[in-house]
Amino acid sequence: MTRREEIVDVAERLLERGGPEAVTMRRLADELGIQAPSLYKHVAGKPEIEAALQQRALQRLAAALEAAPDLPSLAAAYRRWALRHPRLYEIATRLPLARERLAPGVEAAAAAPLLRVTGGDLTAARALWGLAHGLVDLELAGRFPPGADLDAVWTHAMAARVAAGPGPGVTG
Amino acid sequence: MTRREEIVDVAERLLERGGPEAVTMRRLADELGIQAPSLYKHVAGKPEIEAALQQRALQRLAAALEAAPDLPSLAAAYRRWALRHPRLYEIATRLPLARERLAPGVEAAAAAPLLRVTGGDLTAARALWGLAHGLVDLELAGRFPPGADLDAVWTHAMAARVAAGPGPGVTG
DNA sequence: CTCGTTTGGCTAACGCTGTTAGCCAAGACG
DNA sequence: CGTCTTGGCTAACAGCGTTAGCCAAACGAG
Repeated sequence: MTRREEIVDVAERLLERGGPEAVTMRRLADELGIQAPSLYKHVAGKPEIEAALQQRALQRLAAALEAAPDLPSLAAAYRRWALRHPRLYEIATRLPLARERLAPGVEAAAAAPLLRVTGGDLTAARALWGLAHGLVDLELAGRFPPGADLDAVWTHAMAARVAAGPGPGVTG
Repeated sequence: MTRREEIVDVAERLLERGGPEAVTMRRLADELGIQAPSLYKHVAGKPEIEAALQQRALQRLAAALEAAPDLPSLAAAYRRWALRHPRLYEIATRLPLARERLAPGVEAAAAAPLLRVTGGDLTAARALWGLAHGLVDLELAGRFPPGADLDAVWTHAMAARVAAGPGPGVTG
């Protein structure tokens, strides 16, 4: 394991434990038993670490969605993963996507499960993504009133999507 | 106009011009011709300023949605406002809602237009909100590939919602 | 074996952040 | 007239990301 990977590992631990503001260069260095400036021998700066975390989060999310056979179970898997890894989910979706730092194929791999349940319809997949992301994002931000029945909301929302079926762009 | 209102006004200007990281206590003070510590004579701290901005953003958003007669025009108004005021939208939805600092009625006023177009169905209104917010949030974060036809996505998504109709919770 | 280069640490420092403590002048008021 | 409140001020602190510059150990070539 390279020192760089080690750094990203520690960053992920710090992120999951203490949220984004717990990931500081000095704390990172502390955990590794070195001084903060030494991190720059392995990493260009904090944005690079964040991009690495973002890529890792996308891969984890994609893996969690891979096995879902249909739309309802995909929706459930999406929500479950996000609620279990709220910080990773946040960094995966809130940060502007650093496409130039992303390993090729990562974005596509994350999109694949969504595309699969919409039968390859890009437009429908994006709408579905927006729906799932919006519900999760609002829930994580504590925006729904306490006591709101979010299970019912998800059921309702996904029923609507099933009723709509694939959009006009489907070919296969 | 109290000094406090003046501070929030300046904060809003700074936010819209330079994004969240442009809103610093020292810049705020500079714009007002005073020193940063003097701000604390009028305001408890930065979180209070952010909460005030959040409240203001919610009120603006609510006002922008008020006139929409039906679901499609509501969706269009929602997206239009968010794209025109991305920083305000961000602070309105990304920050955990500081309910204890919020003037009573603000949250309800923001929710009202959504509830109206779902015929009072809370579950449907929340699903609709999740959908609209998710699409806007992903678009603002630059998460859709460049060139994605987002108009089509919105049309598709809203058609699905119309097809679903009001959920089981509607009474009047 | 030895010399030069690269690797990966270090300390000191800069400019920025939010925030606190403490001082002081002007205005309000009994 | 004296006292209290209001709203400024300066100095300072801890923490942030980051840069510059130094240095010892490891490595590779002749």
